[in-house]
Amino acid sequence: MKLAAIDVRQAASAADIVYDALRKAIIEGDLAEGENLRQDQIAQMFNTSRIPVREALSRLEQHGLITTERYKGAVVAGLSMEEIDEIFEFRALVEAEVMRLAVPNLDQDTLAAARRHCEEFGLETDSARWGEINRSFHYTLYAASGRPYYLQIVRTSLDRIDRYLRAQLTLTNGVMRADREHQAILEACLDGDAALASRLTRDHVLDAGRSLVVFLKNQRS
Amino acid sequence: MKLAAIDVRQAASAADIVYDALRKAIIEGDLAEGENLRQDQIAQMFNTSRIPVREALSRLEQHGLITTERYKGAVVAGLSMEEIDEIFEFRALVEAEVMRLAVPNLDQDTLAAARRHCEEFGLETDSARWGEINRSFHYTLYAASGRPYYLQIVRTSLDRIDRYLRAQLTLTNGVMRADREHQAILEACLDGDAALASRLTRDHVLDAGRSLVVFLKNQRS
DNA sequence: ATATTGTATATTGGATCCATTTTTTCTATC
DNA sequence: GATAGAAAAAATGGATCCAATATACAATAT
Repeated sequence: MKLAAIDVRQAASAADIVYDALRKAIIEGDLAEGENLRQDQIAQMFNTSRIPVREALSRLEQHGLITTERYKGAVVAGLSMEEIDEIFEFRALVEAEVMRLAVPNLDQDTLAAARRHCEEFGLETDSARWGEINRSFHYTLYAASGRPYYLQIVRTSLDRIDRYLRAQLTLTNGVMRADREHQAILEACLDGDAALASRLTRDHVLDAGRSLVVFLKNQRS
Repeated sequence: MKLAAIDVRQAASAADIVYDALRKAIIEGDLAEGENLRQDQIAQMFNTSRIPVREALSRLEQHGLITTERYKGAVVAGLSMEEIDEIFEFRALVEAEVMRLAVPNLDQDTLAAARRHCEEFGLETDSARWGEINRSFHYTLYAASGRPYYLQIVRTSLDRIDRYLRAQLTLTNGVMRADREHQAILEACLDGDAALASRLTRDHVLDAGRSLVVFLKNQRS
């Protein structure tokens, strides 16, 4: 007898599904800052009970994406200017280091993939996809560092500020600048210049942070 | 009318209590790596139902302290040598930066508190308290950096490896060395030398990591 | 005797129900 | 008409109950 091996992988739990969906919605800005998240309402949306919803909300709170208060419920977390500043500064530190560690390990396939993401980013006109392509470009390079823990931290840090970044990229012409910076980083990687790639990554993140703070100050005032 | 301001703080939820207790037990090594955590059993220990226990376990999993599998339950997570190495390398990066940022903001009170923790560390003989005092010493200095997000990350990173460190400090004579390094860091802080304090912090963490890896290799072989 | 199959038990994920507290609405009074 | 207070509605945290699955063990066939 011969059967094709089918991967009967564990179906994701309801809590996982709800968590992923809410995380995505918050990151992409579909759920606005300060918006109320009702357990009942979310449970109905996913055709489930409030138990897995509560677990999902608890995880989101751990990652700082929402805040909850007893008997009051959950709201999408907002960030102060200081917090945004701090997160960008932190990302610059960690991502520059990850980039530096990655360069010696970059192979042709990885570089080719990064180049594709880079070109795709420049051509993309759908603002909703910029964020995703941006992540793909950087993560493709970062993955070569062989530092999964660093990457996990970078992911949660980026999660916190991604929706602000997307709003800014959409409403300003930051994409052009980001595209140029991406190309410069890619060039440094192709040259195997770890120090330069690291420095450019640092500047790239810090630039984005500065632009965002300016943007938000105008917007919020 | 004059009333004493009473802090009517929200009573911690059952899930918070269970989470804190389990986190502490894992960090301090009271729950051994690989140990099974049964929801029923934990719920009985805390005189509650399995619902808050599940929420606590979910949070612990998010922080990497346990792993769970459907229908199988939760076990205290173990770390490979590579993971331990990576976490120490990461801590060295972040804590060195936090230390550097903290030095210009250190005032007399903070320095005095740090000195007390430092002396306490050297005098303490109860191995179970070393970990706690060690954290207090470093956090007292780090707090002056005014970087709460960095500190939160440092905390979760330290959580992951703290029980290994405690085991090593207890079974070897690492305390003496750590004590000397603490004193050197404190000296640099008193001199206001941010670069030196940062470098010493980095070396302190990396040294601890190296000692721990050697210790674990001997122990596990 | 050993390998395989069926069954009982243990354990988890989720649904439903209850208690507590907040928020809103309605009413009575000024 | 405005305001204070009471009642109702809404929302959360937790307890209990149910369904699905894994593990352990007994029964059976070869």
